[in-house]
Amino acid sequence: MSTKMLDKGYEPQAVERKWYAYWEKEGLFAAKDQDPAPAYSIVIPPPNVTGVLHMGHALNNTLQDILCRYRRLKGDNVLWMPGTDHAGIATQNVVERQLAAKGIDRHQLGREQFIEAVWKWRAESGSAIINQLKALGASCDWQRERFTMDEGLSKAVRTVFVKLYEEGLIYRGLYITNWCPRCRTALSDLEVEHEELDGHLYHIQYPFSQGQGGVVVATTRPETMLGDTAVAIHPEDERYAALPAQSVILPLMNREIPIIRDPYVERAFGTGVLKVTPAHDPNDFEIGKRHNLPSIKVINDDGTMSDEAGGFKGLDRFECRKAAVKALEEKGLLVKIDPHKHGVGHCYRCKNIVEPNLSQQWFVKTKPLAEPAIEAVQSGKTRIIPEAWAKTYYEWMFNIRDWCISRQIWWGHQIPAWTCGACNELMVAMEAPAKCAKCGGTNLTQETDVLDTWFSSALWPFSTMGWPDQTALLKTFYPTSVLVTGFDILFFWVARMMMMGLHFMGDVPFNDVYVHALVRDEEGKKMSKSKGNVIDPLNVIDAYGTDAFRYTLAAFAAQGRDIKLSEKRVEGYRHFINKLWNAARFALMHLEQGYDGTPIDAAQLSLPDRWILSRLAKMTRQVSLALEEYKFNEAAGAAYQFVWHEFCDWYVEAAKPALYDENRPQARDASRQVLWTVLRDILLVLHPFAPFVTEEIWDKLPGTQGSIMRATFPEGKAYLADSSAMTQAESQMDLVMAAITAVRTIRGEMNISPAAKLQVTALSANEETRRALDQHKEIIINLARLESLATADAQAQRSPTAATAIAGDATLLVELKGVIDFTQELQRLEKEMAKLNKDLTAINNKLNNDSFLGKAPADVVAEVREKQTVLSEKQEKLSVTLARVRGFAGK
RNA sequence: GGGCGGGUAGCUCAGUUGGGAGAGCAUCGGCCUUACAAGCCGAGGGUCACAGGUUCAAGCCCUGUUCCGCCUACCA
Repeated sequence: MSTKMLDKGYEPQAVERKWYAYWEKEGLFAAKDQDPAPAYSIVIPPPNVTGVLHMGHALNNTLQDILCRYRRLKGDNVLWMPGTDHAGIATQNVVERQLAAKGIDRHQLGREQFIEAVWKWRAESGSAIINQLKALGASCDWQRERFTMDEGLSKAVRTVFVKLYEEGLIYRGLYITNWCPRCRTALSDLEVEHEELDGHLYHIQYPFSQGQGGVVVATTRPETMLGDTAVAIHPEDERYAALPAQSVILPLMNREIPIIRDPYVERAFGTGVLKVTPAHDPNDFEIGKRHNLPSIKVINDDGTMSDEAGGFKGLDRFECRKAAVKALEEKGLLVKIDPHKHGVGHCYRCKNIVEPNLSQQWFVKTKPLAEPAIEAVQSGKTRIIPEAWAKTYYEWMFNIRDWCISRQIWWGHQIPAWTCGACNELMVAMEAPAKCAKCGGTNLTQETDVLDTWFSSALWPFSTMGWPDQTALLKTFYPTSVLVTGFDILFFWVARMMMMGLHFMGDVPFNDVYVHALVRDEEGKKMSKSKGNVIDPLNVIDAYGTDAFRYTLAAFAAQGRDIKLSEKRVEGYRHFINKLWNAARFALMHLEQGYDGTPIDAAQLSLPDRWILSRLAKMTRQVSLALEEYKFNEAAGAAYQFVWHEFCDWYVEAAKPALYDENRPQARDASRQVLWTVLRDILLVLHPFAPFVTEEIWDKLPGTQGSIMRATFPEGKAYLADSSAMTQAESQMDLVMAAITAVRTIRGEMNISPAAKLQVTALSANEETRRALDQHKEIIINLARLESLATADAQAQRSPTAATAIAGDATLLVELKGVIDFTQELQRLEKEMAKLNKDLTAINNKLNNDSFLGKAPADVVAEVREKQTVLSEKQEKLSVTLARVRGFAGK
């Protein structure tokens, strides 16, 4: 592969398009149905087919992509199963709105044509989000893309429904459910969002049917009184022990309704008298059942008042509230109105206020399914990470309630149940029965309701792999390795997948569940369209490049904390990507003449060579370890630190002389080898985070073949002979770097021009230190910009005009003849001495403490003693210097 | 009402067998040093929310207080 110079700055757009197309064309995302390599699988949380990519998706899919790309580099057979969700209510709403714009109501079209319209819409714009995932770099196996309404998945849905019905785990009945009058469908408990609102508590007088007076009830929803069929009082409420009548006259309706006694009533609330509306309140419904009360439905499914609402018929429910209050006031029956805060349920799709409503619905009996799902997490068969979320999972699972799965909409899986027109027999089956199983009648009508979208999503981990057929894919990839998801759908989706997976596959759907944070705006608020604080990931990608964006997300994806995102942060990581680019640009300048990746010749390695190889091995291990624990921020941080602050800031600078030196070809070649090796490993380590720029550089790097996606993640093995060589390289380089930094600090603090070449003498009693400094003096001279570096015994004569710094166990004398300002130098040294004294005092206090010496573990004590030795030596050196400088400064 | 999470530098946040308070950004000072000014070199900045406790030793463990966020719930 030929080498080309890189452009001066990294330009992401063209690079990203080019490589994504290449990867897809080469089939680099494809999983193998069967393979000897270890299997690794993730099913994507299917985005709504109506959706557009938001920050939540971006984070979620970036993390999955990091894992998948990492596992591929590790040699696994990786399946990342993509697809979308038909999002029943949301999609129906979208298409309904489109029709409404043309003045068409879906009922005019009829069910079949409406569904056709939805499919048409899906074909035209439903795949937008898939392309956006591609822009993010997602390496899904697109050939296997699934949709919850596909034939195969629909078959899985029917199979599950029929089986659960036959097992008695699905039932139908008349119940109070959460009803959205706008969407005109029932919702499950989870689909209701509670919001605390300022409402009113209306106190209304219900006159006794006989005698004087009446009881006062308190309600937040006066319009429901039209459907009252009783008032209830606690059986032991002494205030109402003796009443003149056993019934009251319901105001506005003039209906006689009984006074009943039920312990559900809270005596302390309101007046202690509860109006009972079995058709419009879940608790009242239960009370009604206990007391055989009739249910009168006064609110229609569209939110208007029904025929049963007397004079209020046809009014909207909220207009009715006002009208009823007014009517009560006129009759003198409105006692008072108190302000009252209470939680009000809203539809999670359209945000309208939900109305508890009586209707015929289908339910899943969840308790028997939940038990194994709880056990699987308790036993560790499925790990929830971070662990704190397991609590939330248990909390919900222990208190789980039956799941209302029927929806009164058209777009979705129509419930496979048929009713006989002749004998009313209910039949549940995979396909429409030809005739009634009971009476043989042929006039069968299918249930018009469809299933909750989450019912089909609950099957996602196995339905996407071909279930109910026993496919090779299932065999290879189920259970999946990990599910990556946000906690907002822990109940909606994760818990239900657990239940269904265990029930139908006999095994958990995933070994790990990694629960990541929510992305918020920079003030920590949830991003929402209504607040106008959304940052569009596609705009960010346009402005900063995909790699920078992904790196930002990974770097901030700390477990258990939300991500506050601002473009400023992304900008920072764009700088990092650009830094990498320029480092590669530098490296390629030195490697361009057909460098072939000759193995490293250990004998020729310089100190920086050995040091960076040692650091590289450690960093690589650190990244692997962090990724395997889903600590994305640690992985991203370790790589960032290494690339920028070790490789670029120190290694490249230290290696320059050798790289440019024509006269020492062996040393030059050794550094080239190291440069090549480190850069190659950096690209591999960074590839999961920043796939595009790494592929682009990889392509230009001599000695690589094919896509970086086919390469192997570095093992983190040492390139050096043994660990003692690594330790030695690191400690020597630490000394060298400390010396350089010390001189630079003096330069900065004494305002010495960077151009001025300085003479430095290093004093040390330690022969090894002197030898190390001598041996590597060129690095120090070069990076600290010295004229010369001499070493001497600690007793040597000291220049009176030198500034002093401590590096390791050496004292550096920086000659500042004619430049030095002793007052300034004195201030600098005193400041350092103060710092030192503070540290040393703390340590001495410890060592003077008998209980510390007696009770602390030996290694901790030894460590502190060691530190004391180092610090007091330093203090000694500094005080010698200080005394001299005081003399010169005349103080 | 119940539960969970958080409060660490100006900002955003890391920080687990309890033993040296850290990063990025921002700020200040100095640099066009032949990969990079989207850069380089250096510096300043902290009562780890508050109060107690356990411990030789607490940002970390325990108790209480307070503030913020989220989830959840059938007091109408």
